Amino acid sequence: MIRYARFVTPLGTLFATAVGEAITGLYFEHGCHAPAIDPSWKADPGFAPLRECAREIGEYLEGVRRQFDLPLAPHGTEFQRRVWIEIARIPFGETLTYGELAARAGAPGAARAAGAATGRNPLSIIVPCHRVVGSDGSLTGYAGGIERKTRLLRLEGALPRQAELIAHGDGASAAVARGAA
Amino acid sequence: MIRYARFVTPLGTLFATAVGEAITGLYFEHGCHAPAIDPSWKADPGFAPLRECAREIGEYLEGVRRQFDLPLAPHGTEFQRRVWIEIARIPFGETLTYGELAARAGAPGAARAAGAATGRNPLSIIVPCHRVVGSDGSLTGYAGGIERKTRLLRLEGALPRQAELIAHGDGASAAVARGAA
DNA sequence: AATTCGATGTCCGAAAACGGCGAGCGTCCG
DNA sequence: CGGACGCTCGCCGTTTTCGGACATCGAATT
Repeated sequence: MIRYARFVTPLGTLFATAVGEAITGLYFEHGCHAPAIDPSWKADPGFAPLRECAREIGEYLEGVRRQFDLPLAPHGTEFQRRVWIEIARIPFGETLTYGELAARAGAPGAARAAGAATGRNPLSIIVPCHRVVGSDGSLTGYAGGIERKTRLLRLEGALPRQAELIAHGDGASAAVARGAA
Repeated sequence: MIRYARFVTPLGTLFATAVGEAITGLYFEHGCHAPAIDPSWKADPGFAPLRECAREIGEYLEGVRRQFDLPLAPHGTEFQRRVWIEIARIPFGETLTYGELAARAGAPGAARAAGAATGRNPLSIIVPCHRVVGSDGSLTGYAGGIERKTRLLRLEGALPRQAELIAHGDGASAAVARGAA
């Protein structure tokens, strides 16, 4: 049986799913690969793991928390899980390229596949896929929209100042990001 | 959680699976579409529904029982379930053609599809798919092997004498069966 | 009388398409 | 000359699509 809870944040509405005691998903509502909330799921905002999840996310967005302590059980292929594990190892405030991520996951050369796997990450924010960027520093994509990726990286102080200012400009952000690196 | 039990019969080894209180499968071991016994299943021969199932099958094979009284929960597509339900309605000792079966299941003309669905019947013997035969009376196929189909029909007195004798001959059985009908 | 053909639902394997990439060139401009 | 762009092409796991094969049968052709 799947339980879920929705909660509103400065970044938009999120919802988390749980199976047993573990969190299986955390999505931006209407996000790119986010599933629709299914009628067979049970809304249970009071369920301890879901409440704890909401609390930690809240603290993170307030800048008070830098890592999470939650029981997780994401569902995916073997390769995807390896990629997600490596993403989870990226420290707060740092970034990694898709190519390097692929190599760490044991598949050097599979940068593109790593990108696809990153996009399917079911645990937004908790598994910090926003810390993965292109080899030239560009923010290629994000399930919740590039703008949210920008804001999360800014929150972590991982964006050079100029990139912040121009991020939503005419596409010059990549160049600026590299220039400032 | 899936429980199962194996039991030996004059027809060979069978195994049954149960989810909750209901029987979900009854297979000839190593049969055609039979799943392999999975390590995650729990052997539980003492579990009441499984024991009851073994008992009724035993009685049936001894010729003492003509129908079953078990809680069933087979898993399949909508079409498959409709087909299985119609199969279950065929009385002891009678047979039905694939074409007529398809019509009864609400899909006239889908004789071939009905055959495929029959082959996927997870509840051997209980859902008496051995009572389904070709339009010319031939015993086309059976998950547990044609020979077992023959023996089940013989047990039910549904086979003409000659067919019995020649059933395993050179392929002339179909003609004989028709001739005797 | 023997053969061909079409209709039908499901499963399975193969093949193609599809991405949150990245490196290599060629071009174009200071 | 040197650097910034833009384009193309190879890379690779996953997803989707597609084509057969089946526990058939009746009608229409040879």
